[in-house]
Amino acid sequence: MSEPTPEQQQDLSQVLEDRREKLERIRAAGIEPFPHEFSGREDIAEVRAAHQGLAAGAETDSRHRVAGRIVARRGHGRACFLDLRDGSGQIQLHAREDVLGQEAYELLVDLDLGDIVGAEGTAMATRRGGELSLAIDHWRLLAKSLRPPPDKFHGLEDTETRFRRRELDLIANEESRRTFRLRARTITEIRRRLDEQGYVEVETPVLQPLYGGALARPFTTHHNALDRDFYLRIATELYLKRLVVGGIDRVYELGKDFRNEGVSHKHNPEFTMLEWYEAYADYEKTAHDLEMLVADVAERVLGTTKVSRGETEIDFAPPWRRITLREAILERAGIDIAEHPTREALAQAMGTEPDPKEGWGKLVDGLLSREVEPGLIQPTFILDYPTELSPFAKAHRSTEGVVERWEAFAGGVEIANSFTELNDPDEQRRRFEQQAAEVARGDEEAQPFDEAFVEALEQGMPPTGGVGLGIDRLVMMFTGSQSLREVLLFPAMRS
RNA sequence: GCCCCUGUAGCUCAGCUGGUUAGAGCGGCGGCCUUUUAAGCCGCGCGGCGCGGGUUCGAGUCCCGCCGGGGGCACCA
Repeated sequence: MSEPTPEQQQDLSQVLEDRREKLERIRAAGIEPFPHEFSGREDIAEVRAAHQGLAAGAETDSRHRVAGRIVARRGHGRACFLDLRDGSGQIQLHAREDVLGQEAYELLVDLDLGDIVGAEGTAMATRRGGELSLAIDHWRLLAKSLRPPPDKFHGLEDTETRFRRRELDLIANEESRRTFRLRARTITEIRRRLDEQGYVEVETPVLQPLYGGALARPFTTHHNALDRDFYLRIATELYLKRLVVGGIDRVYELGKDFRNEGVSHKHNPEFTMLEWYEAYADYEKTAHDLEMLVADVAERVLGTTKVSRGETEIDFAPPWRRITLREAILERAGIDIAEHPTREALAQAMGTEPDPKEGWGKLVDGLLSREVEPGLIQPTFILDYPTELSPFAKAHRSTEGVVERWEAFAGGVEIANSFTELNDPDEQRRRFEQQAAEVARGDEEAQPFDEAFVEALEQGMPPTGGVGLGIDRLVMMFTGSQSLREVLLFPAMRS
């Protein structure tokens, strides 16, 4: 959307003029349109719960005090109905001139959709529809709305407005309100579960002198007083493992990571990641823990482990399918990567020219993301990745050339990543050197050498299993959303 | 960065192969209506079609450029 011209500003103000005029009328009547508080109110959901099943036509003398936004109005001359909504729910108000008095009634009728009011009255159920309502005898303006709300029936559908002005989306669309409540409950349940299992929640630096823990390009920023560049973290991994070295045997962090890469239906430059580490565990234990965690949280939040997303239904009930990366690629692409152990051989098998920037591991990664990943609808663990793609994972205990690592997929999207953590400091040092070779090849996502991390490993880290779980993507699955933007309140947009 | 689609009143949309002062519903404004619920009835467009050029007697309607949005490619969790 381009900047409005002065003419458009003029037109816009015409639309808003009525509301401004009403504001002035209200002030002229000696009423403060933006008072400071409205105490003693109940959540609308509580009022509804208190009168569930009230018979049509019934009137009670049960008094309630509520507040919220007026979302609809139906006038009947000397009486009217208002739909009032707060954060917990919606209720109908019934207002009568003979009860409120002419002055208060006319001010009420003069309100606009979107205005925020407080009201008090008795519970009743309407004759015809039996709808629970409050027959109000007092009301008060709590905040004047100076801009018109979205269409009360069609809601707000324009994606640009929905994402840029999420408050309007939340006002207009129950679906969005549900999505973000579900997101919050998902995070709450995850945290509760980890806390109950004795995990310690920590906060490690977002601003890092050196980035690491994932293969991704970072955002760079500058600290003025120190006159040096910092990176926004791309992962919490290395700091969390240092805490395992420090003796926090079960540790987790839930927070934002930042990756300086493209935006898509499954990528946002900042996203919420959960990482947890458990000392003395390996990647088989973490796989079991993840499927139990996701299934348990789904059960608590959704009441089921089954979610429908588009045409498909995804069932998170454990155990999830487990297949090695080699078998998965063989199954989907008909190429046995073990038989093509060099980048030249593999590129030939794939029928492509090897990009000089891509090593063997990158080619394997390409096969995985293009040929395998889109087909992984039901929850699946892909096991045992090439070493060069996994600089922080321990070599497989029995298979040559791969590490003990899995990625979990659902709905054709990667939702989690885990390994038996590499705790041999000398091997870690060699892996960093291998990454340096990738950098020399032109790979901008390879790991920089982190001396402090290697020194921590030299201190001695127990055998450890670690997991990274993409919260946004998990919520995307739980809500059946096709795009990450549906589960991010304010997704990244251009400009 | 590339390709395709798209941008009309506050909101949701319609505008046929270019042709009289651009339409509908919701919302708004005025009037009627004391249990309605997408309340109803009567009256009033409150926008000049994302922006800038161009073609044409004449352009939301065609062409070019720019901006925003969506999808795909590439990249990635």
